Amino acid sequence: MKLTLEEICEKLHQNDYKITPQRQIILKIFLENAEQHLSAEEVYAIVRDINPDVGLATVYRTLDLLAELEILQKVNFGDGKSRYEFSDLEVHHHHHLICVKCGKVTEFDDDQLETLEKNIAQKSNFKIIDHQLKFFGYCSNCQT
Amino acid sequence: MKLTLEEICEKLHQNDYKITPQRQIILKIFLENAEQHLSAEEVYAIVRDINPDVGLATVYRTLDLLAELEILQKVNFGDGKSRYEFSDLEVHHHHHLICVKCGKVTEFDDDQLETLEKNIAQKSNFKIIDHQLKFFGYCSNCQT
DNA sequence: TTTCATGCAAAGGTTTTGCATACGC
DNA sequence: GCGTATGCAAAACCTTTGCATGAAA
Repeated sequence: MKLTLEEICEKLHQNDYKITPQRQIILKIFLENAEQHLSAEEVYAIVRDINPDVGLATVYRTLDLLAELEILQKVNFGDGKSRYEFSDLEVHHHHHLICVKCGKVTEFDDDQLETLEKNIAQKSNFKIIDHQLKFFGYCSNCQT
Repeated sequence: MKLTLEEICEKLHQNDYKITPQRQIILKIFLENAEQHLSAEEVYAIVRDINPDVGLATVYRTLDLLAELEILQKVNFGDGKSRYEFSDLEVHHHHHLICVKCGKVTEFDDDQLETLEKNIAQKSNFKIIDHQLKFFGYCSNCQT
């Protein structure tokens, strides 16, 4: 299920954060690019097309805030910058295929990790709250 | 199975890289700290205890080289710096439990991902060469 | 009106690079 | 001796922070 802009604003409200135009712009960007993994700089570029007065620091602060509230999820694909994606709570079991040649990132869903997760929690006395699974390899275009 | 210093030097040799004292020092550090996930800065600190004349850039270049040759593996735990660990080829199925409170990283082994990996390769036409699995949660000390 | 958010510029931290020198082979 | 590796310092990045101003509630 996808959260709407209204529901997210509600969540901000509940946590005593203000609904500023800047925050709304950034939220809309993620709502409209749900399948992407945007970096701060990329978000900044899109933001500036909408309102050139927004500062980069605000983008960083907003991304931090949204990740804190678990609206976005911070991910790292090893390209030196953090990336953010919509944290679709129901599709928690969504992972990444990263092409080591062209860098393309595609996604796949799977819930097979459930049992593994329970196993580990039991064996190691670790209380697991999240997981990340990444596969590295060659995408269909780069296999030649 | 663990690679020995000799076997690694052999691999360097095969790829026309020179065996320098700096490279040997760094290799020894990883051989003697196989269970750790050292950052460049941490490696640098240990290197300087052995030979204070080694430069930080050399550490970075050597880590890059060793990762390129798949002797080390570059990993990222979200603390802003890259970390490196010995890439134990036979224990490819070794993953990380990261405590979100104290930051402690522990490891576990598992090969259940095999079948999942095959599944994905088939479904998505992706040729998988590696994977990374991370679990985030609370370690036994931080569960109170 | 009060408090939090923003913009700007500066600083911080990690990693990379240019270049002259030194060293492995 | 040839060509790569190194050390140093500077630069290149990405990200965070201080502070005065501006705007949300």
